[in-house]
Amino acid sequence: MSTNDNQFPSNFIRQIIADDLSNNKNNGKVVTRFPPEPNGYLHIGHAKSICLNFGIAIENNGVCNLRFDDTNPEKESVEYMESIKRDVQWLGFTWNELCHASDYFEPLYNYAVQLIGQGQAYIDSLSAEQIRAYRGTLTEPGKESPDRNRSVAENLDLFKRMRAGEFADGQYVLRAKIDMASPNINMRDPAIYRIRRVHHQRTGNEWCIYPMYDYTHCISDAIEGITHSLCTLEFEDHRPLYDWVLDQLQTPCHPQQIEFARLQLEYTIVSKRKLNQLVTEKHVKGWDDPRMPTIAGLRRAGFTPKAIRDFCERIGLTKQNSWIEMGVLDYCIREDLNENALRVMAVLQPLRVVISNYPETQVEQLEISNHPQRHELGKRQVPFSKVILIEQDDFAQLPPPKYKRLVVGGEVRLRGSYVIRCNEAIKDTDGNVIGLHCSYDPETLGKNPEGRKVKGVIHWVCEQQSYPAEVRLYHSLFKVPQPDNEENFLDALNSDSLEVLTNCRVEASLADAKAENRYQFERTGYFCLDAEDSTDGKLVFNRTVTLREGWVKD
RNA sequence: UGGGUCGUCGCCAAGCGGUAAGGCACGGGGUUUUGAUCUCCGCAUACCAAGGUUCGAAUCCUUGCGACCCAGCCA
Repeated sequence: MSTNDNQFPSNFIRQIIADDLSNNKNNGKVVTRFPPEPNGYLHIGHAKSICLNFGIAIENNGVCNLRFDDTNPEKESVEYMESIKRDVQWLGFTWNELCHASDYFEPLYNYAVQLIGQGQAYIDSLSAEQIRAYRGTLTEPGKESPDRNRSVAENLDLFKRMRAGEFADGQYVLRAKIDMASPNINMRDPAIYRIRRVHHQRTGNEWCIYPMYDYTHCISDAIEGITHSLCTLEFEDHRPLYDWVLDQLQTPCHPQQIEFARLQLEYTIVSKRKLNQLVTEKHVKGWDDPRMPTIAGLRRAGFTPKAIRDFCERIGLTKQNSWIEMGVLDYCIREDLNENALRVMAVLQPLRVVISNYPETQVEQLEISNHPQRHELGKRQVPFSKVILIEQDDFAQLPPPKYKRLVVGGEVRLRGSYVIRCNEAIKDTDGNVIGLHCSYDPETLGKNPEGRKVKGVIHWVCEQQSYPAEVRLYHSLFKVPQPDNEENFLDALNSDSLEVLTNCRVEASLADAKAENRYQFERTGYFCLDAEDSTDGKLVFNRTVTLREGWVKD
C-alpha cells in the first residue's frame, strides 16, 4: 500500500493542502475552523462546510475549531448557538476549541488602535447614507471623506470615546484607510467598527462598539492559528481586504483564505433569512420541521449523520455554481437505510380482508426476517389471523396493465405469510370497495404453490393485533427546482408538502418504537418515529424517503 | 461600462499537453416472498465558440460568447 494512494476523491482544496504539506508550509500543520454566525439553525449547506472543514482536518491529522462569528448581536441568540453545537455533534464531529469572535473583542480593539496609530484607520462622521454616496459605483471611483485626514491623535481620542459610550449609535464609524478609487469596492475604506448599543448574548453591555466581519474574521483566524480559512465564493473579493488587514498588523500568522461554491439543492432553499421567514410566518412548524433542509429538520425526518456526510462527499467541491438534484440526497439516505433499517409492515390506507376459510379464533405467530439480506439482524413474530388489513392500492377492480397485486379471482402472496385468492369485493352503495373476501392456501406458508406462479407480494397487518398510528408523508417544500430564483419564493411553496394519514395500522412489534429507530415499512418507504409528537398512547411516524419507484401507475 | 470568479454527459465531477474516470439520473437483461435490494449491460469521436501553437490540446495562447458575485454602519 503506497502512501500516495488517494484515500479520498481529488478536489482543488485537497490539492492545495497536499501541496502545502509537501512544502512544509505552516510546519506541516492543518488547522481549520467552522465559523457560523449564530443567527439561525444550520442547514444542509452548512453541512457541506462542516464536512469540509472537519474532514480536511481529520484527513491531515489537524484540528478544526467551532467558532461563533458573533459580531452582530442584534440577530444572534443563545438558542441558535446551542442548536449549532448540537447539530455539529450530531453530524459526528468534535471540535478542537469552542471559540467566539467575541472572545477577541479586546485584542480586536487593540489591533484597531494599532491601525489608527499607523495612520491606516480613521474615524468618520459621515452618515451611512453619505458613506454610500461617497463610495462611488461599480464603474465610478469613490471620493474621500472630509474626515479621511483627521490626525492620528484625534482618531485615537475619538475611538477611545466611541468605546466609552460618549457618542450616539451611528454618529461615528471607524474606517480602514485603503483606497477610495479601488476597482474592488470592498477596498474603498470599509467600515470596521460601528457604534451599536445592543445587548450581546455573551459580553452583555460591556461593549457599545462592535467590529465588522471583514476586520474580525481574518484576525480571529490568525489568533487561532488557522492555516486554511475556507469560505464560500461570495467572499472572493473580500480576500484582498482579509490580506490587507493581516499585512498591516503583527498577528501570530497569516492564514490562507480559499473559496468554494456553496451548495444549492433543488426544490429547497438554503438561505438563512428565508428559512427564518418560513419559520416566523409559520409556513412550516419550526426549524426542525421535517420538510426543512435544516440539520434539525433532516434529523427529525429520519436522516442519518452518515447519509448526510456521504452526500457532502458525493457532491464534490469546486468553484462552480451548481445545482444538486434532490435525487442525490435521496440516494444517500436510501443507501444507508436499505442496509441498516429493520423491515416491518404498516398499512397506511387499510382495506379489510376476511379470510373465509381461516379458523375463526385462531391466531398464528409467524416468524419474519427483520432484513432480507442481513440475517444476523434476526426475526420477529408477527401475528396472523382471520381478518387482516391490506393497502387499498393493492387491490384493483380494473387493474392497469402489468398490475401484479390483488384482483377478484387472482392470487397474491402476503409477505411472510400465505398466498390468498380474492373471491369477492364488498362494495358500499356508491360502489366503493370496502372489503374483500379471500381464501388462503394453507400449503403456501414458507413455500411456493406447485403448478402455478404467484407474482405479486403485498404487505399486511393483523386487524386485531396491530396498532393505530398517524403517518406523515412529506413532499417537496417547493413546486419549482429553484425557488430562490422566483420573484417571491413564497409563491413557489408547495401547499401539499405535508400529507397526514390518520387511519394507519402498524404491526405489533412497533409498539415500543424509539425515535432513533429507523424502519423500512415494506414496499412503502423508510420511516421513523416522530421525536416530538409521539406519545405513549399515540404513534406518529415520519416518512424519511420513499423506496425507489421501479414501477409507476398509469 | 469597473473588479472578481466560473464554463467537461440530463445533474454533479475527475482530468493539470499523450488521445474523455466515477457517482446520481435514465434505458435494457438477470436474481428476488419488498415493482425494493443486488447484479450485468448501455449511456460525451467529445470538453462554451472560433482561431492559433504542437507530432499530439479539454489541458497552452488569442479573441469572442454565456453564467455567477460585489456599491450593508450584515455575515
